[in-house]
Amino acid sequence: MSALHDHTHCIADALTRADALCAERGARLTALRRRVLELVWSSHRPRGAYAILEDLSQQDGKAAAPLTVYRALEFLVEQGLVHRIESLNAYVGCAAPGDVHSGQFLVCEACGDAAEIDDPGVGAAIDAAAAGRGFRVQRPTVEVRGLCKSCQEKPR
Amino acid sequence: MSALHDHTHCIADALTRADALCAERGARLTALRRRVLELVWSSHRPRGAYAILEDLSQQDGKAAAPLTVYRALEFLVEQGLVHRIESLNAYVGCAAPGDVHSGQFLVCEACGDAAEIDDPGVGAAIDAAAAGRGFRVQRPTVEVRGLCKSCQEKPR
DNA sequence: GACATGGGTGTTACTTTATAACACCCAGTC
DNA sequence: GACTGGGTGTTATAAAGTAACACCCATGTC
Repeated sequence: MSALHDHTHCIADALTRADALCAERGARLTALRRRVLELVWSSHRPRGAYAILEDLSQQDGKAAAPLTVYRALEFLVEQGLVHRIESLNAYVGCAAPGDVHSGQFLVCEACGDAAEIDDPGVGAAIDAAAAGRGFRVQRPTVEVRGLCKSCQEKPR
Repeated sequence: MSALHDHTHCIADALTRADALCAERGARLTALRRRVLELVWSSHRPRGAYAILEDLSQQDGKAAAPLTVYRALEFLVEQGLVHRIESLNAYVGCAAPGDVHSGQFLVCEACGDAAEIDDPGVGAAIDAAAAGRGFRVQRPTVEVRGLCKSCQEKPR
């Protein structure tokens, strides 16, 4: 994800889509959950639960407990609004909530951005590899570490 | 991994290959590191660092500190003798040390076994997807949750 | 309007996973 | 024998995640 983009638009867009999706499903996107979603979306970098907790405490003035954040994150993950990046113990906003997710990420070691992709080739290759071994896929996780385009181009 | 196989052979084989590889590379597979490797290989299920720590304490009688185990694991991972399963915060013996690793795992939700695969199709698909986005791959992580063949066949 | 219900939140305490800082030991080398 | 560097031990601490239980509040029902 380029550093040069109107990120306020990303946030607003994510919240709007979340509102619509939850309304459609009858899921309760409460004030707290919405706020946590907003904080997750504060960048395209995966954020840890405790970082979000700190934001909540500092920006909103209320000292929340870890569980508060974890419960909100659990809801958001269930609704497909947020993904958990296993290799970072962190959470990032979903780029395409509502669509089918396979959860593939390109995580840049330099800038920390996690770009979500949904590459049909990767999904198909995993399905084929699993099928060949009689394995029934439930939840594939693909997290590729490396360097994003803009970080490669930057002089270090 | 079928529950029915001669696992003592797996362990012995893993240790033999580790000895050979480390000798070849001039890496020091000390008694402690070798013991930790053996404990990682005690099954095909990924084991947490603290589980290994407990084994060390209970089976060997010496109360080791967490760092002792983490340092040994770090070495073993660097040498490619052990893989870390990110989504489980756990470690599992590498099925093919010495060969190129892409780190792909089929993790069974029922029995907990993590079968390492090195599917060229999956690797190629990831490379292609990354290349198409200008992303330079350093370390791909693929961890597929699901049900292994033998657990599907078992009546639950 | 009173009441029951259930999901969401708050609070406290705790567990699990991982690392930092520093001292010591031992093998190999000059 | 002294030097050197990697490996290990020790203590303390940080980071990530969960359990148990009480309370609150919106909703539906009578």
